[in-house]
Amino acid sequence: MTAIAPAQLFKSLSDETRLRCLALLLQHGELCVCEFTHALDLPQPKISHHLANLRKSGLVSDTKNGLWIYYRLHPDLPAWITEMMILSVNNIKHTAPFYDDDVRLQQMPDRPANLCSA
Amino acid sequence: MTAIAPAQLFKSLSDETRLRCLALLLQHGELCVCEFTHALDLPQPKISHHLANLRKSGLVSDTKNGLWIYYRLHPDLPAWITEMMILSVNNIKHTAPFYDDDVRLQQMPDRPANLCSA
DNA sequence: AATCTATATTTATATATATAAATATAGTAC
DNA sequence: GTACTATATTTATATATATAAATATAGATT
Repeated sequence: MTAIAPAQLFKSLSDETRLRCLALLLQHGELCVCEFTHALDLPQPKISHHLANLRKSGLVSDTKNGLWIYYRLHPDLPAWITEMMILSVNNIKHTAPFYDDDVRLQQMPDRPANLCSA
Repeated sequence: MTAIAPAQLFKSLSDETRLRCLALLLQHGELCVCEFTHALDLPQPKISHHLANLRKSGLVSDTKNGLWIYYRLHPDLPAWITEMMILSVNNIKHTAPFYDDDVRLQQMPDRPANLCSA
C-alpha cells in the first residue's frame, strides 16, 4: 500500500455511499458485500463499485472466504486517519441515513458469520 | 448558515487547493485573499473561486475591510468539525505542499495587518 | 457439468467540477 | 473623475465521477 494523499483521502469520504459503508465498518469491524447491500438498500454493483474505490484508495482491505468477500478498515492505516474517521462517524451515526443503515443491518436475516467467529 | 451535510463537508476538503487554504487558516486564524495567493503561488481568480466554495459550504466566513477581504473558519462550525480539521492539519502540515505554503506565507513582504490587530 | 449465489468489472451516459481566461466590482489614491 | 489595487464572477472547456445496465468471474451445490 502506498501512502494516501490527504486530498484523495477526503475525496473517498466525500461520497455518501462510501461514507455510509465506512460508518458501518467503523461500527462493526468487518462486513461482507451482501451486508452493505442490505443495510444501504442499494444495488450490488453500486456497492461493489464504491468498495473498489475505497480499496484502491487504501482505506479498506478485503478477504475472500468462499463466496463471501469481507471488508474491513485497512490494517496499515495511519493512526490519525482512523482517529479522524472515528471522530467523524461518532458525530454523524445518530443522523440519517447512517442510523437507519445500522438498524437495517442489525435486522438483516441470515447474516453470514464474520471471519473472526468462523 | 444551514447545517453541513457530512459528504459535502468532506467534498470541500477533497480538493488540494481548498485543503491548503484551510490548513493555513487553521494555523493562522485569519488571512486575506492576497495572502493565500502568495502562499499557494496560484492565480487570484483560482483562489477566490475555491474560497467561494468554502464559503458556500459554510466552512469559512469572510469580512470586508477596505480593499481586503479576510477569511476565517466559520465561527458557528460544530466543534467536532473543527476538531476533525485540526487533527488532520496537525498530521499533514509538515508535509508538501502544506509546509512550503506556510514558509512562503511567513516570508511574504508587506503582509496586510490582520483585523484583530487593526 | 449444470446451475445457483456472491461479487466484480465493463460500458455508456449524464452530471459535476476544476481550470483558465476574460471581465466585472468596488474601494483607494491621486 | 482617472487610474490603480484587491477581489469576485462569468464563461467556456476539459476532466472526473456517479450511476445504471449488462455482463463476467468464481466458488458452491446438486
